[in-house]
Amino acid sequence: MKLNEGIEWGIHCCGLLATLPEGAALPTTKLAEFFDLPKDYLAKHLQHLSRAGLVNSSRGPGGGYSLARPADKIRLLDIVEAIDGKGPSFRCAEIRRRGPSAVGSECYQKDCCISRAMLRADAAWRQSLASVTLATLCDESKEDMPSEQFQKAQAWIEQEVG
Amino acid sequence: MKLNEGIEWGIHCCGLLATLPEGAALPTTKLAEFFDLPKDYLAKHLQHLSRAGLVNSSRGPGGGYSLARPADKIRLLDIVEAIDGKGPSFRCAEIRRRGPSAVGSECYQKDCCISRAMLRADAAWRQSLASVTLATLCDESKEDMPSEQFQKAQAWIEQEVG
DNA sequence: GTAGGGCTACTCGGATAACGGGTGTCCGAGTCCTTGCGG
DNA sequence: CCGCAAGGACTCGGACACCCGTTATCCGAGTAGCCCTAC
Repeated sequence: MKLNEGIEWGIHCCGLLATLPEGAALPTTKLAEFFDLPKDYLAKHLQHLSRAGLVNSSRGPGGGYSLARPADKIRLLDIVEAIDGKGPSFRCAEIRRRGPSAVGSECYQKDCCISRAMLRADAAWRQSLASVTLATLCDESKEDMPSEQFQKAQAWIEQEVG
Repeated sequence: MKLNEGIEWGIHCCGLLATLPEGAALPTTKLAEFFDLPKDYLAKHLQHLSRAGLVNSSRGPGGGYSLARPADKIRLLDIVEAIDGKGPSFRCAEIRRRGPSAVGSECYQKDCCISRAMLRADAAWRQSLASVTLATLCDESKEDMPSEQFQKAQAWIEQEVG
């Protein structure tokens, strides 16, 4: 049960894209530079976000990534699922159907209760992630962030986009 | 975000141990046989349960594993954490402190808001798992299980333990 | 001077290697029971 | 007949290989803007 680190990268990148002026885009190179991340590997994750429809991509000079919809319409869950996949964390192998006490599979009406419990937990996790939007995150971030960093970031964006 | 399959094995094994008569134990060999699992690899997970103090182990002939405390005092979370480790699923790499907009680390008072959101989700997951006890699980299991299987399982236990 | 075409630079996207942790297996450590021997 | 000790069988526990998925990297596909040329 370990989330891959690309998730953190993806969320941060979305957060940065959310602060961009309307119509502007940021290429992988710049995003990687801003967070000091390996460009090529970051590209892979951005690709996932693009395929999931969370960001738009445009090629060629001046191209890059931009949010596909307003930040308050993007849930944290969307980003996590885009990068990590939508499959549930627990996959029941139905081992109760094996071994000496097993009976014909037509006898098993319901999912095994263990599976159900694990899936409930999984749902709670997703529910929690779904309740947070990218917009919320950005607002919180502004409050938490040292003001000096906020200014530096703003200046950087200004320079890159403007 | 994928749980290793040993978790399912561990839970099922605990469930089986819970149905044993007081004082009885079941060795790895028998547990593996009951669920048709690779004995040696299962042993590894049982070892984790043992180290976590969820089950008692006794060596020698007639030895094996038994629950260390009543089934209603064992939470699903305990089993999951014993096998999967206690570390949170999300580990913040603090990438906000890197790149051109970073400022001195003494400026960062609070955890980054992304980390907090992920950790909240993680807590919700654990909360859900903590609300289920092994005893609850066993009761549910009895209801769900085909009656024929229940009888077969009882007979098997009778034979092995008795 | 202007319009059109080609070219270059820049960007994304998928295909391809390298590493690490989960997966699977083995052998040694420890314990209990059995059995044989001596009193 | 009873008690003790040695041996064997059984079990757990940790140490050792293997393999798939995450991590990391590369190169081709596509696009926009620019420049050069021709009219």
